[in-house]
Amino acid sequence: MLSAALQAEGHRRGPHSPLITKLETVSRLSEGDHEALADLCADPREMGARRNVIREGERPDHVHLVVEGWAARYKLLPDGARQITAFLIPGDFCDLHVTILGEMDHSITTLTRAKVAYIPRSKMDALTERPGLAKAFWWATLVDEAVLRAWIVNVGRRDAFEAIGHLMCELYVRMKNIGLADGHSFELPLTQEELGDALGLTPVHVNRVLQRMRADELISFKSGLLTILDYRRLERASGFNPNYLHIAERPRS
Amino acid sequence: MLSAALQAEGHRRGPHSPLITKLETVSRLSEGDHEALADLCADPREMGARRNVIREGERPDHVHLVVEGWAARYKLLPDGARQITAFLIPGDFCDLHVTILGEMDHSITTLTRAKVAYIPRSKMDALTERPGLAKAFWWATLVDEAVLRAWIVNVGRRDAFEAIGHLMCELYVRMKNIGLADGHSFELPLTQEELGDALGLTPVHVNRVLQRMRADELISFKSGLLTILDYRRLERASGFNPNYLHIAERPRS
DNA sequence: CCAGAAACCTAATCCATGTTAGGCATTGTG
DNA sequence: CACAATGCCTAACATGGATTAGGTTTCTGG
Repeated sequence: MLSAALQAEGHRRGPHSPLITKLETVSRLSEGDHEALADLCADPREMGARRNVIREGERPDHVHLVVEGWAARYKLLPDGARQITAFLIPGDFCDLHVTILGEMDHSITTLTRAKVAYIPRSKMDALTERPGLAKAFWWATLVDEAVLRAWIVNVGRRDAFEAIGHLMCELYVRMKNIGLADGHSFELPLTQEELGDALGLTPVHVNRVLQRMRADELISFKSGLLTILDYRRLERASGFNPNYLHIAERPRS
Repeated sequence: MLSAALQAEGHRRGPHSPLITKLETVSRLSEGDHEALADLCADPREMGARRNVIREGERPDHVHLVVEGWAARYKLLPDGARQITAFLIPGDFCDLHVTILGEMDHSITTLTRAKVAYIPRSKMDALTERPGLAKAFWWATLVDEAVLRAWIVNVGRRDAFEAIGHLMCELYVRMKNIGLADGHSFELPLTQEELGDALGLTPVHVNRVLQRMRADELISFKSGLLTILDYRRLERASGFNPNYLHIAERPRS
């Protein structure tokens, strides 16, 4: 039997990196665009788990791109509480165009061991000269924004069960889209505390809800591997509608 | 004594429309840029309060811009609950570059009587040809994103008192920035229900918190006019840091 | 200027989630 | 191989905010 990683490889839409696969959901890119993007991911920096990629208040002169592994955006409150505002998976830019804003207003940390590309501003500017990529970057930014809005709904108006289910559905669709889901399983390297920090819950309560989801036979979640046992039911139970991810093709279930 | 509106006029940074005033916080714009922007706001559509500007699922071929009055982005849940994800004040685009995404994944409604400009896509494309405006639009989009992140923190990790205080501070700074605050007063035409829908609270609880804020002599809030009686204290009590709005000059207090 | 609607305010009760305080299992490491 | 660290799990109890159900005040349109 093939390893999970190799199986996932076999399910990819194309032979490309997550970044290219993702950006091609907008519109077909040219050969030159492909080369330019592949070049970006060429020499990433390897980082350990839970390392700062960049911190609030810094003024980076380069852009970060997650090539492999998971990272998270977060803000710290005066009392030390943490709110995660985004999970970054391969192909996600950490801070596209921060240079326009100047100073980071939040921090980014790796969650797992990861490969992160450091892209100088000049290179980004060159990429943006290409109309296909300029449009693709706009698309990626607008989708990030849409994800933030869905996140607000999750935290503001859904109860813990729905919110966790909704987040799982979203991450499943995103992972599937870049070829990193195998059937209804994918690597979800999040602790219960990290899930809580994302959804404004305590780890204790996250645990309660996960137990219930297991008892309901909705999911199996063990040592970083999530399997959604009944995707339709989870989708319904959490009010998930993937339209905000703006991926044309919905994943089959 | 001058009317509130006229006084506010006197406090403006420049003689310009909110949109121009706002975009000039990034970088100085050219004469031509000014004219192009002024042209945008020239012939807005007048709308009543609580009218849909655009609804989830629609595929607009033009962009909307709030010229006067307030609007809000929101999503409805299956059970009818509403989550507001943004307040739009004069100078805010409702859906910059939706045309890239195709379909709206949320709805927008006016909150007050309002003037909304309808800008055809072709006109937007022409504007984006101007490097100064292209950069300004990127800036506006990135700030919108930063506001969404702050909103998540508000809903996820702050209690009701802090969250309401934080929102008031943010709206104050934004209104001040476009010349629509008079001292520490500004028009905040939101019902307690709308505040609740923004922060994931019930109107009952919003009311309790407002009463407490009044008792603490932090604010006065009556018939749509909010006065922050002690800005520093409100800022501290709610953990507000305006850095995420990326406005160079902090408002004096 | 009147009537109905909308918004505001309040009180009593309830519950989803937080808090505290552990014990247990797994994993990485010298 | 052991032991420290981390993450997982559970239980008892506490609470912020929801729910329900009004009454009151303030708009608004005719």
